[in-house]
Amino acid sequence: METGGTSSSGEGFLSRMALNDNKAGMEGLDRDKINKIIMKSSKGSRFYENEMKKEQQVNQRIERMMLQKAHITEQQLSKAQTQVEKMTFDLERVRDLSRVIVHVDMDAFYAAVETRDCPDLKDKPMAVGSMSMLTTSNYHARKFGVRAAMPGFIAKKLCPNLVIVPTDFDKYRAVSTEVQEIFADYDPHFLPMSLDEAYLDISEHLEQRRVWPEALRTHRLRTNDTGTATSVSVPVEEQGDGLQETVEGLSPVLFEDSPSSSSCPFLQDAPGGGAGGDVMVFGTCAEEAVREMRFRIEQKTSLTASAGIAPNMMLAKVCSDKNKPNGQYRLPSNRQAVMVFIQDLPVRKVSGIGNVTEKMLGALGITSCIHLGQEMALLALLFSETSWHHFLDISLGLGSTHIERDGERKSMSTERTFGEMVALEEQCSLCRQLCQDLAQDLQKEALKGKTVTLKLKNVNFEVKTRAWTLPCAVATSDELFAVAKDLLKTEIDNVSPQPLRLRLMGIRVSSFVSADDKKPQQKSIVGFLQKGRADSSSPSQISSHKPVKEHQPKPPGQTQPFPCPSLVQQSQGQEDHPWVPSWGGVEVGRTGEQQQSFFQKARAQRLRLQAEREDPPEDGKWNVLETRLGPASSATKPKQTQTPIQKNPNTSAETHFSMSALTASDNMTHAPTASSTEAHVSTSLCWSTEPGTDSLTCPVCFREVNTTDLTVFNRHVDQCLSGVPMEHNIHTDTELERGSSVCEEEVEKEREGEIEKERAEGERRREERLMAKGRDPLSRCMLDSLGLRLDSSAGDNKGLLLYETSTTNISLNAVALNPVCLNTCPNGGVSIPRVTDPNILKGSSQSDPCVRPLSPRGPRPMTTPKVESHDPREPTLTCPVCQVTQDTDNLTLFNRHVDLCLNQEVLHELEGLASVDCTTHNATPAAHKEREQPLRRAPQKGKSKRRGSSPPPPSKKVKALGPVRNTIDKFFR
DNA sequence: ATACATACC
DNA sequence: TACTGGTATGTAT
Repeated sequence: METGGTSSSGEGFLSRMALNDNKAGMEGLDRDKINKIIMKSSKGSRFYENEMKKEQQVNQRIERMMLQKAHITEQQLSKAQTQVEKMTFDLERVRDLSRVIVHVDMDAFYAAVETRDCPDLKDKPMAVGSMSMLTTSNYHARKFGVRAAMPGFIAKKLCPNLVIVPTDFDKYRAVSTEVQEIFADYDPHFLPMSLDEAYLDISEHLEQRRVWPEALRTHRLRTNDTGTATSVSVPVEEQGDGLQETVEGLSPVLFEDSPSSSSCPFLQDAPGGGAGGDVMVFGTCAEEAVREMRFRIEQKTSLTASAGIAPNMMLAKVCSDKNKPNGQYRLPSNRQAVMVFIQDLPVRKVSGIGNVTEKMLGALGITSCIHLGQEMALLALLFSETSWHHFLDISLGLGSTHIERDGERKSMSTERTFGEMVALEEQCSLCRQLCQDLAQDLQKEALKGKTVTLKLKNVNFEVKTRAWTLPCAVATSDELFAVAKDLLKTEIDNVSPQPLRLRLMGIRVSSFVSADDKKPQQKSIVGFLQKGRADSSSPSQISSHKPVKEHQPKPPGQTQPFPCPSLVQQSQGQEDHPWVPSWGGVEVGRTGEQQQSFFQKARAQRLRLQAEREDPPEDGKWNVLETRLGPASSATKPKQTQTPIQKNPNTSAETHFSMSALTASDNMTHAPTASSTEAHVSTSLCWSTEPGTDSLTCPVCFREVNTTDLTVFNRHVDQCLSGVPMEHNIHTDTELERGSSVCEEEVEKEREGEIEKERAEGERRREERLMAKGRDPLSRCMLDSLGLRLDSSAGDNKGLLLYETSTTNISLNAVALNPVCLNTCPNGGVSIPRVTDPNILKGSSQSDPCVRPLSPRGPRPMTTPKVESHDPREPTLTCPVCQVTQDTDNLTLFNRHVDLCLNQEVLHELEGLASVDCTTHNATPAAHKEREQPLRRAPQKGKSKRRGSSPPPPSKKVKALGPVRNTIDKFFR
């Protein structure tokens, strides 16, 4: 397919806007006249102005380059020259001329299809597209300068009689399929580049073809209505690999008259005789094979194709353009022929060298490939390694010699252009719509990605992209929207009170989880241990984290309500009020699943598995958790709803606990990846989404520490590690599950009042503990049962290290009971961040009136469903695992019981773990934007990831606890 | 990692 | 009136 682009036409014109006449069908046009019209149509427009701006940027870039060039010394140059020569030598040594690569390109494909189906168009200038944009033009239209990527209204000015036909991709796809069926006969592994072009490696085909009987090379002509042959071909015999290029024997004029007008002088006496009559017999050489292929394409589709035959893809591509349309060109497979071919080849003809590169090279006096070779040392000094290596390849006529089918796709996106859009509601609902569309596309390919990118183009054609990477992959509309809306909101806030004046919006998903990541062994037990995981199809409360440093309240007046009409049908129907879009807020509405504790779910799962025992998972692999410990995870929360303590300007460390991060009803956190191994609890922590709080979830006790200050948090962890019970500063997830009927403020007050007392008590106990015994942070029993070992020998600075000690097919990540604070170590293990400054053992604690005495020993999620019906302070202890009330108030005894129970539970579940959705535990970008200065986001430095947090809606807790669907099956499938 | 630019069809 | 949409990759920070 022809593409847009322009060749620099110099003087006064924007080179990027001027006519590009270096494509087929554009020769000998009145360029000046055409350019005048183009300019006249464009000048003064926003588009033009933006093009102007871009052009200037390119010019500046060139200036910088020239400046750089001026400072290059002879010495540098000769050194570079040496390097170039060495590299050239190496490349030359491995030059592969053995393959026969073909690039086939349908001629003016869309236009040709339309013309075929509507013969009236045959002699008219026509183009496919709209007044806004053309995708192709036929050769009549090209004479007027009308070409692909030109807006229709300008094309109309160039050619008032131009017929514009709307695109019909379904039709083109169908034709494309027909053509590709033919390709497959010559190379079953052909590589389609688009609907209308493909690369083939016909080396094998030629091998076989050499011994083919004539019958296999004989093709019958389809006849048209008048009974005459519809096409011709000129069979020629194999030619040696001489220097002489071989040229298509037919005039391109044929193309204009295709498909019906020509007759074939060789019809009756094709070489070898054939079957006589309307048949064509083709030879055995590469050109004959390609000619045959093109012949068959034309017979089958009435469309013509052009082709290039060369020893590599780069050359084949150039060759296919050489005798277009309806022609082919073969570049012999010998080095000299290649080098001769390359010499005069304009660099712009090479795929990969576009407008800008052409211009930059042009500034260096490089216009054709021979110059490229001559100036390689200079290029090596002025361009990046990848760039000049590419240039070197080109200058040597090198290219890829094996056709590889596309690997896995790397991104998927959807975008839409529209008339100026200003209304927030419109923007919001469009965003949602795009997410829905994209989610649908993702679903078709069963893809999930971790990075969501929002693309915006304003009415001045300025493009902006904003991306957010989540700890684990997402795919559903709501998941995408949760991120996209926050990204969008940030942009809106950034220009507030002005509205965004958009002309385009797009959403992209990338960072797809690899096939491996989808495999059970990569699944994390963490997800399984999550008390509640949101239904992936339900809106996710996403929160994000960010460096504490940036943890400042957002300047007032920056947030504004963002009405978002839910124009699109809510598949989940979880939004109570379609007009309350939760910008920067959280989507709530949890499923019953989410309200369940891990134990409840585990139980349900086990029961389910027992019921399905006759239908066990196939390969016996763990079939468990989708949840994976992603990078930089965590959840944050918004600034708007800070607790009184958080408002303390002197510390960002305050907080309260909640299990929300673990309960997944809101979000969940994930272990940081190796990138965050350095620290303690880096920013990859879990921010509670609890309204009014920022909290982190302790990996040891699983409780949320109501702080955002890592030092404080680390101290808490340290305390836990050393066995000091942290009874303060906590409220269990039970509270969340139950729904706190206590007013947040009251809770806060009560907590504040107890802080000092608690702190003193905590310190005292900590000291006791430290004296009394070493660390026993995690349940060794449990780790053992998982085939893992706890290594505390890593040294004080490194904290604890977990590593695999058996062949258990669980990734180490899976062991992190609470992924939040675990760092992935280079060896694949995870370490528990350790506090380095134990001095800060105070102030971070707040008591929670709802808290129940907890085990001093650690890694037990103290989630006890039954507690819901209890007074929180009710001393009777119910095992969260077996749900049996323990007849003791002795925590040590109780914890021992739970430990045993838990280990059994885990072992049980590991036999039939099901996947768990982690998507709702991701952090959204919302918040950090909330907190940051509205205008610009500070670039992230170092390992500290900026992460934001989403302000949860005030009613979040309540909503989260509302009636919900039970979607266990979904999670555990 | 993010943002933006370039390139291709 | 009106200047695309989808994917990959390079460059710069």
